[in-house]
Amino acid sequence: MTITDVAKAAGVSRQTVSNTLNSPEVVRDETRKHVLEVIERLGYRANQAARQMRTGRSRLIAIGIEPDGDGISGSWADRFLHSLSETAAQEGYRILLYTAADDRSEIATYEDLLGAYQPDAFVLTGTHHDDLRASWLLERGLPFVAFGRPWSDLPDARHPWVDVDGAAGTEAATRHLLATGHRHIGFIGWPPGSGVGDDRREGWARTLSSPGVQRAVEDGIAAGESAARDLLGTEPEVTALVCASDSLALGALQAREPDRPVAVIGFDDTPAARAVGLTSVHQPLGEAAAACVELLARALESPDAGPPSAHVLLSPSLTIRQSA
Amino acid sequence: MTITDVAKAAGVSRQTVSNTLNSPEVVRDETRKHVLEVIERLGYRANQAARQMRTGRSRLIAIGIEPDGDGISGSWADRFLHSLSETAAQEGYRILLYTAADDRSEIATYEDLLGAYQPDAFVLTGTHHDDLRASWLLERGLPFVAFGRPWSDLPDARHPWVDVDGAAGTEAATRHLLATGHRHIGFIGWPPGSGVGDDRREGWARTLSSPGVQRAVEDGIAAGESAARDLLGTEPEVTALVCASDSLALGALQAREPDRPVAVIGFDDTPAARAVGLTSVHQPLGEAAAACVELLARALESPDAGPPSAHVLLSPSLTIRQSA
DNA sequence: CTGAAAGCGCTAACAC
DNA sequence: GTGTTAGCGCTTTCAG
Repeated sequence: MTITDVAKAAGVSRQTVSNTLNSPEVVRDETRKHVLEVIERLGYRANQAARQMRTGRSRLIAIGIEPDGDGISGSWADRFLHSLSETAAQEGYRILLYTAADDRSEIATYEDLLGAYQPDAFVLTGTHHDDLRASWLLERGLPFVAFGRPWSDLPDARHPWVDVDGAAGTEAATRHLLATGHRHIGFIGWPPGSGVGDDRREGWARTLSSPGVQRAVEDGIAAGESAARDLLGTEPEVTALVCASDSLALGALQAREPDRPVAVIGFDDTPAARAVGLTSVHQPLGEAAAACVELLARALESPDAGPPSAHVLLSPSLTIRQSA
Repeated sequence: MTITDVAKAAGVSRQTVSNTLNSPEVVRDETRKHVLEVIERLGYRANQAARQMRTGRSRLIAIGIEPDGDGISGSWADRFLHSLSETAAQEGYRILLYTAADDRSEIATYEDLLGAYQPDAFVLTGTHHDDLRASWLLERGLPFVAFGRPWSDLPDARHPWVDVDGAAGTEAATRHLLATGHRHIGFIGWPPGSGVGDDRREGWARTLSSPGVQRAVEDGIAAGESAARDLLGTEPEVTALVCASDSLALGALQAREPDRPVAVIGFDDTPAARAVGLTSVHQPLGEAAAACVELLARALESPDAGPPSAHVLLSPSLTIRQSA
């Protein structure tokens, strides 16, 4: 079914139908209403390919999906994608998926995609220092939003982003522990240098009145366990641990001695945390995805606004369970 | 950049470029090679919208993404999507995402999508008895593949599907327990009626020489815990439990008494299982997704083959950890 | 094997 | 306000 069929059925010209859809204000109220009724009755949908050829806009938003690492900390994509897709649909966009192993291959995919499907915008996840993808897109003036702050102070890094305030999360965790009577609260995090990890450490550190003890290891349950065992062994006063991830926290849980209760708080509120009763910092992934779409939609509606660089920093919440 | 630019740069007509891409056999070897070089050098990509208008094919595969339930058993979408997207790209297809709360709204989304983006095929997940989606697509002759068997004996249900053999998984779990000396192996599953759940129960039941004891509850950690507590309390001989999901198994783990070791095996090999050392049946999601794409790609290349109904039943494996 | 013409469905300019 | 025209980039006839 084409726009011509609708025009015939409604007894108007093709343009009137097109106008009803694209410039409603230019059509008489009565006519518009009638046309919309016919469209509804016939179940007509404008052919996106034809529309795209004319307008150059695909109403497609592309997002990359990475293979998750240990599968524990990495399982946020599900919820994020669901919300992204839902919000996008409400705004009249659809989500196009692609995979990429690293920045370089992701950029190659951009070229592919832009040549073939011409997505209107990209959503970047897993931003990091010296992100090649962001600068590539920036250079070409392509609309995108990053889920994750640009962890760099380059003037380049001025683009819209949405992120969850990791420091606020560990601060909330630390405050909760202080409120429940803990006085010596340790931290298990990642080696310095990763924006996300440093941010989470900062929230813990700034909440304590005097410097606390900490360990830094690569992410993982086993690493978390040995780090916690080491820390608890060296520091007998420590009664609570804040961790940079649920993986680390799960390891810390296993490092506890039977006769020495230690409160543990993780980060990400993964299914695994729920499964074992681990208190954890919960990220509002649905809101984050919705914010990404909002930012993009706004930028795409008004391309004249120049390089948009709105930022959204969302606050995580603390999901309290048995572990703390 | 258009096909005309390539033609100019290569010193041939537009048609020769088009033929090189779409009917390579009709172009002289030498010419084709030259054209391909120019295409490569210029980084030309055929505009998909224009191509689609001519051919009616979008090279888009649509898949629905559901909000996962408790987030433990439901977190398979990640891995599946990644592999789906990757395999599809290799075959020249891209993945279009949509969300739907139930069958009816999913069908409404089909109509939307078909009118606007015209995906070439759909991937259905979470198949169930009396699946409205499958019959709707079948009626209209639209290509699709289901991840999950059609749990019905209707003659209608003849469409391609890919699935993991759940019964083989619980059978492997039960065999493993028998091999490690267990003689009284119970089962915690879901109420009869769900295809997936019945299938998993069947694998356990058929492996035992004499009928074993079982409980059936809705999915969830709490439900699994009370079901396991009840079963173990009533049946003092039971030393091992096979569960229909990791959620149930996690509950079962918590139901154990300190002085009575009970082996527990879950299903899905979720991150949570890894986190707590739960032995679990692992589904080959990557292979499953790849098989879905293969089936669709084959059906789409040869539309004359009538209603294709190839089936792929993959065998799960057992990931053995401390719990059994 | 290569070149010319038509048209997929739509929307942005124009005339009416 | 409404109807007519052109053309987005491509592939598929059909002549050469």
